[in-house]
Amino acid sequence: MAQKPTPLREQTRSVVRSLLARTAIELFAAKGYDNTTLEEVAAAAGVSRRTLFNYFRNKEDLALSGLSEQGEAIAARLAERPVEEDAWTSLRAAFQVLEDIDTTPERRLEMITLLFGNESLRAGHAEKQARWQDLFAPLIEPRLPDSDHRNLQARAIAAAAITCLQAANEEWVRLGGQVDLFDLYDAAVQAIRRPASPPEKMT
Amino acid sequence: MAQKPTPLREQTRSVVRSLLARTAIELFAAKGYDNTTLEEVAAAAGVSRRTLFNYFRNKEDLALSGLSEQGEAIAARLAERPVEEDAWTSLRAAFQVLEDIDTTPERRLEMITLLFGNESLRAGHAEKQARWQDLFAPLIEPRLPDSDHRNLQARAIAAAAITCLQAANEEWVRLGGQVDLFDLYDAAVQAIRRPASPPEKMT
DNA sequence: GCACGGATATGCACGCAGTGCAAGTTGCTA
DNA sequence: TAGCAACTTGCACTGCGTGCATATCCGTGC
Repeated sequence: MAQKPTPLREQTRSVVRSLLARTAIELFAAKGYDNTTLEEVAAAAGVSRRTLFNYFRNKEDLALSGLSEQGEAIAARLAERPVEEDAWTSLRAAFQVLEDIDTTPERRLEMITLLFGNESLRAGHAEKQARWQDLFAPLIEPRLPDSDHRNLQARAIAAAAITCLQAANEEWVRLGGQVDLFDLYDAAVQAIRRPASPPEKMT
Repeated sequence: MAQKPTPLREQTRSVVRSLLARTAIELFAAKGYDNTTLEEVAAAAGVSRRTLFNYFRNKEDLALSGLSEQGEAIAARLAERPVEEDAWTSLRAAFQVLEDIDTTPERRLEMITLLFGNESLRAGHAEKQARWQDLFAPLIEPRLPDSDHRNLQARAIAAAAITCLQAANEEWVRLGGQVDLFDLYDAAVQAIRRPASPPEKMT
């Protein structure tokens, strides 16, 4: 059909893709990221090493592919919020899509543990989340009052919110996942938005 | 000799180190990060490839070593600020150490261009700057009023400030370096700290 | 049913990053 | 002058990532 060039192939592809990612993550979690070769991942998934590169750009992507999808999901939710709504409110609401997406808490914990255990993974993670602001900023900008550098402002707000999410996440892990993530998120947001402690301004 | 284990050797080492970094960065800027092999860098600096690894952990470090030093310099300045001072004020003041450190604006621009041109460098950059919060947070925490999650709050503030610096930096590059960086920084901070906006405000 | 085009899987060879090891080399110290 | 300790370098090896060539599979048009 003209409308659906190859719906079946595409479907297969995405199934295989997530299968590969899952096998990889399990192996990484079990043996450690650095101690796991792509050869092993390929073998465990029943494909050739070369084929992995047909689905993922590199080893890192194999571990972090989920992040891009999360970003898109959040952006989609953000786009649904009314424009009159305050940016921070919209962002918080959008972030909550994570609770729908993320599988079990244990899998989430496994993923984060994996992430924090390796420097280049942490870096890739930081970058991918930082790039979320490219998705969010255009959706936030219309919510801001006219002024100079409105674009910069939108990006700053997006970035700051993401940063709060990250901080909350780190703390959440540190506490072993026993607390509600969004309680921590709220605490973080409040901390940065609370007016300066009483005294004066500077020059 | 007890007091100064080997002051001369140490001195030499740091000189060589910065020489290597400089040669590398120039080559990276000229030919592109990915198109430059460590072999070439080593040759240009007159050492062996193996020796590079005596000074830097990996190729990325060769390009980003400056960032760690910046972080430490900022932290040092931050530690000097009075504890009664508002955290945001202290942070802004500490950031200004960058103006003393950073060499010429053109070199700064070269560096940033290099940075934005390569994904893994961007990632490394993001991670290294994100880790600044580990340095800053302990210095910020004493400035906060007692409450729950004070540690989280300190990290959130540090991270948010860093984020504003990054956003300002990106905008600064986008504008070709024609504006004062800290004007942009202030705009970013103001944007995230401004109380939620009722949709329409006065001008 | 059959041949074709496009997408996919796989193998092979190669370049390059990064590491361990072992053998020189240099400069400081006793 | 002997010797130690840090530094340099070469060599070999693992593993990631890529280009290329081949084989296979699927859907389409004849």
